[in-house]
Amino acid sequence: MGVHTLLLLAHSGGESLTSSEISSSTNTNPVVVRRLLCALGKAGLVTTQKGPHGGARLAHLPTEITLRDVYRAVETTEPLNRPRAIPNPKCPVGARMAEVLNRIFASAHHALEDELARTSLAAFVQALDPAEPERKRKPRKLAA
Amino acid sequence: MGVHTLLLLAHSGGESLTSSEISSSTNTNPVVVRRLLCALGKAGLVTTQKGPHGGARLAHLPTEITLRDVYRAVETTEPLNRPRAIPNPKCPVGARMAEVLNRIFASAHHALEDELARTSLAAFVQALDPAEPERKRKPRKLAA
DNA sequence: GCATTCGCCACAAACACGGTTACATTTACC
DNA sequence: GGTAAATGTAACCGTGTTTGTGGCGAATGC
Repeated sequence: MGVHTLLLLAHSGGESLTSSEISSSTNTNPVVVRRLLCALGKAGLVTTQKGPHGGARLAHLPTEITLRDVYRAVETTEPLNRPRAIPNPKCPVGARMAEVLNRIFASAHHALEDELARTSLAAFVQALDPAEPERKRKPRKLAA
Repeated sequence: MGVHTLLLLAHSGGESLTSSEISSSTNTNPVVVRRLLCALGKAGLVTTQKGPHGGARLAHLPTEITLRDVYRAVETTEPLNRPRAIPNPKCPVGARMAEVLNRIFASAHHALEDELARTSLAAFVQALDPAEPERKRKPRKLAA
């Protein structure tokens, strides 16, 4: 949903969109969108403006925002689940497992993020609209 | 926890372990371990035996089981969360986003799995016990 | 036959997440 | 300055997932 939101902003060509407009496209609730925009704003990806004619817009060019940035901004939990219970310290495996697991999980997480970093918002928008690749940054009316 | 369980089995050098023994090391409930062993068994990673002196043991050598196998066996949800609500079909972004997102998420997921595949159970056990690397397949008494 | 162990079921508790309502705050416009 | 529009945030609920727990049947070795 965070990706969808930022794609809408990238697709709007610099026009700002309100949470209601976004929520009608993502088929969800304006408050949910605002929560999301708040997280994206804290990560420095969007700027928001209160009041009439307010809304959100991208803080950077679509070429400068990657899916890794979106992932880091919105994801709260890790992709690999660690054991919640701490193992029995008398177990020779469990006692030292956490440290090794941390290193391996960090590598895997890094690989995931690197792959996400290969796609920018601009490239994503272009992939959405292959028929008109050069119009990807032009202002455009949104349905709803 | 799946990793911990298989590490215990790999560390036991072919001896079979009961769900109670494993649960006392992972500090959880025997039923939870049995649920886990059932999933690992369906994935062909372990074999289980009922009755006295039963339990679970590895179905392959520790060198032949990677963390990717464990991940695929135990993980039920995808690492990247897709939007649960289907977007408004009138939205030009949302209408085509799912397909592109699928491709990107599949690549990222693949990168994660490839990284996990680089570590086998045998390598993990060796990393746990750097002082005696050649004893990693010998039978060994477990605490608990 | 009996003790042991897995496999499976049902249920409760904890937790996360999205949806919803409500309200305070800011801001443009008249 | 007042009003409408829009964000920011808190509170609450329903849903779904996961773990913990007990119980019971089935298989199995002694």
